[in-house]
Amino acid sequence: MSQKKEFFTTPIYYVNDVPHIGHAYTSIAVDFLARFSRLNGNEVRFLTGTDEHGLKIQKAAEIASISPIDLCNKNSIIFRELTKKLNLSNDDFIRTTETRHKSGASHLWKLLFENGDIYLDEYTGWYSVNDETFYNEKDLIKQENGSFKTITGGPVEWIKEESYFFKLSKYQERLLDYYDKHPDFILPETKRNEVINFVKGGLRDLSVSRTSFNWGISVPNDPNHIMYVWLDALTSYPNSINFLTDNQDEMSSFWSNATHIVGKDILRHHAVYWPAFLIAAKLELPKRIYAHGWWTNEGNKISKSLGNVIDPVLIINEYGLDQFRYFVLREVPFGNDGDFSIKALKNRINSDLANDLGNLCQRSLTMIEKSFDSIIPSPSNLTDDNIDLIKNFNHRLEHLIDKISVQDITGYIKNVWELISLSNKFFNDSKPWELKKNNENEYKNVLYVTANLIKQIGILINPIMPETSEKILYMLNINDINQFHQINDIDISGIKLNEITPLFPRVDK
RNA sequence: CGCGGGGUGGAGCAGUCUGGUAGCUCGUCAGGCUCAUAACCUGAAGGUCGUAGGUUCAAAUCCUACCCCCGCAACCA
Repeated sequence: MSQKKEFFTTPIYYVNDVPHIGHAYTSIAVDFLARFSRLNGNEVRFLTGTDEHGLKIQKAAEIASISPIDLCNKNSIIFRELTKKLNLSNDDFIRTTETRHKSGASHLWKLLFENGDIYLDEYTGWYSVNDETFYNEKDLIKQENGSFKTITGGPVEWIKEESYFFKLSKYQERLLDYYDKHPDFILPETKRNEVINFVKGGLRDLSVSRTSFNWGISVPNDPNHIMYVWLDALTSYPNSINFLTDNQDEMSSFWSNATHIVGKDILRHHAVYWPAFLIAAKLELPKRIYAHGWWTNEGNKISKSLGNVIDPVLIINEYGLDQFRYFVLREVPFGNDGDFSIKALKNRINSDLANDLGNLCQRSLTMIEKSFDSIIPSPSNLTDDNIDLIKNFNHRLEHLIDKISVQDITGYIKNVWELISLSNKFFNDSKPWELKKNNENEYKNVLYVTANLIKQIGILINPIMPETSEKILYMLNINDINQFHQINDIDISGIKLNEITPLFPRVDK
């Protein structure tokens, strides 16, 4: 196994939100990647955290009559609890209000400033006092007298605000060149094309500071300004591994192999602004930006105003964590949009988990329990086909590694379910219930081979459903598996099984 | 003429780049089996691949026009 360092990140979640399925989805996907990478023998760091600055927080705190930091403390904990609820294996949880983060963000600002890529100017544009929002002219409605109003009818005024700007336009060609030379930098491919088209359309310099509120990180040497939230937030990734500093350490080397998983809504910030900042600062870029899709709820767009936000905690409490993890990773090809429905969830639980996986374990392992006092029988005179069936694991694993090298999580799961299906078929076609009566030797072989396949399945599903994985390996009485390849070394013949319990109860339709 | 994604058997999708017998999962129906969580295995029915033209020996796949659905439209995470 090639031991390498890999760094995986979820976006840092804005604490003004309550956790919804989108947060859970991204986190579960990144947890999958991190767990897979560890099992593959790599040294892994997995980061998540909370984004805590900005006008929204400041205002929310004012309304609640508490200080912004108190509000952040309170809400950040909710996201931290979610990591436990989802059984995430994150190594770090960063908050943008932490000192280590602020100093890293300031460090990047200074690099950009010293390189001459940040300059002071005025931001001008249409501003709605009612909405406290800037508008583009094309988003406004022109009235008969020539003035503009917002869609909601509110007045807008042409305002000027002093602001620092980042010379984003200067990096247009360099970005395109980078995308060209690193075709895997942005995935999936359709998203990559969108980004390239966007950049080709021309980039304007980016306003990267504000003076109209103060809940944020002060601009170095100009305390009247605070940093644009994205410039602030994005640095949380390298800050977690002490990369944005003059005193890098061992951990900082994780940066060369960083994978950012993001929702498609924030792809632009990660695939355009972020690499531009890093190029300007003459720093190394992350290896991969992968954008996944959005969920709808029973076919409808999810929005707060519709009141159909999905609380992952409620789903997990009702249907189980691993069931939920499996569903979100399996139901929709990673990268695509998808629909969340209770019907589909129940379907997956019953057919994929209970019928295919759960029943496979139950039907075969209970046979070992009843016929051999729970001792996995030793094989004798195994056919070549049977040996191949077991040994195919290595080949399969290689294939799976390829899939995950491009974050094809759904492809991984489908492949593992092919193995489950194959195992059910093998068991079925071998008819051990008949062999039991007339061919003790072959009977033992079939149970031995099946148990071996279950052993493989048990480890392969670990990134998807860590608890179920442990449960299966516990039933097989296998301990201390940290890496995929170790599974080959374990001879299970003669092992005494622990108690067999159903993995997934069927749910009512 | 704003940009992008999509329209494939009852449902959800793959296949379209690199034309050549239309595939998967679920559902339905029939059969097998009875070890098992009424699960498992096998087979069948069901699609003129949004519409209309065109290119080609051959098009879901390439070209043109049109219709419909869904996102996004930049400093709001």
